[in-house]
Amino acid sequence: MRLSTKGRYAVTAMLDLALNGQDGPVTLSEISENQGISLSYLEQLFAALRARKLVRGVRGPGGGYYLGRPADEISIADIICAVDEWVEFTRCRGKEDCRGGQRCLTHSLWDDLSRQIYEFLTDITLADLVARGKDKESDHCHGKKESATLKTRAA
Amino acid sequence: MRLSTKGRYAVTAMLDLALNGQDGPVTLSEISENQGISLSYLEQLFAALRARKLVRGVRGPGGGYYLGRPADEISIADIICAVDEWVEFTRCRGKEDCRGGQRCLTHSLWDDLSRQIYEFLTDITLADLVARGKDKESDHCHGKKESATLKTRAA
DNA sequence: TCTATTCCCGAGTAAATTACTAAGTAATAA
DNA sequence: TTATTACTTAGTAATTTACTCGGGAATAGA
Repeated sequence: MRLSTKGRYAVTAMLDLALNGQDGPVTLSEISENQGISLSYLEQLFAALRARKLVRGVRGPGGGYYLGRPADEISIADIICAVDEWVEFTRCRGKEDCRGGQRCLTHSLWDDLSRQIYEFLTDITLADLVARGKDKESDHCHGKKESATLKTRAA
Repeated sequence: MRLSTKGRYAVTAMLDLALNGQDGPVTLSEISENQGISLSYLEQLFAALRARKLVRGVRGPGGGYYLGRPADEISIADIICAVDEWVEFTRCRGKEDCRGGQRCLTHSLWDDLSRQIYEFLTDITLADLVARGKDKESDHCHGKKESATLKTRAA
């Protein structure tokens, strides 16, 4: 797993899309202005998102982007993996250099942990975040930032 | 939150330390050889880890590194934050540019998510991973990689 | 058909980060 | 005293980040 500022931009942009894409497509210019991300960089990010079918573009005037599928079917992990390119951490699975040494054990522990993080982020969808946003719409960013925790883990 | 390959190196190295540091300190040379990380890079990483008191160095022959505190008091988040430098994602909390626009709402949603990830990684300690390693010590990396999931979340 | 708007595409790039080499100094066990 | 280890600083090639620039392709509306 990999979680960089690039992934942050992508998640933020997708969140913007989920929030504003209810009636008609959202243009990259709008997202650029809303989120303070350069247009060209957004184009790069959306090229990757489009390749994974996470968004769908509509050309021409009045065009823009839609989510590629319902917000409750797009996980944070989907978004991050689309732009950040899931790096294969260790390639020593069952290789010969694991005998004796701690190396392979450590690596496989890392793999386990990495998978855990991935699964954690798979359980959180854009719809979850949007729902959470609905709650705090009233306090306009100034209220106490306290409420219930995100209900993200499948019980 | 930020999770890069640098953080991966740090976690891997700390894991190595937790596994091998039972009897006497572990040298960076050993970790370097075990994990395939260059010595100088380890020195950089351990400088950061030492600054956060996550490790304690002992100089001279027979020296090396100890964990700075018990393995069950060192979380993955501790390690990653030490080397990766928790970046303050958005600095628009309660600023004026949040009125009207979606911007601040999106940012605060990202903040919530980021905090969730952080808390998730705070719940996983080195001791958890070591315990997991004990389980699979017998199959030497060749057995089926299946068993119980990490017990990471406080019930 | 023309034009404005939008997505789409690729090349180039400054700045930062990554992962490393090199070349030391400081403490300490033998 | 010497070998071993931690510690420190400087430099650097490769990569990534986030961006600019300059186009092209589709399409709604005039």
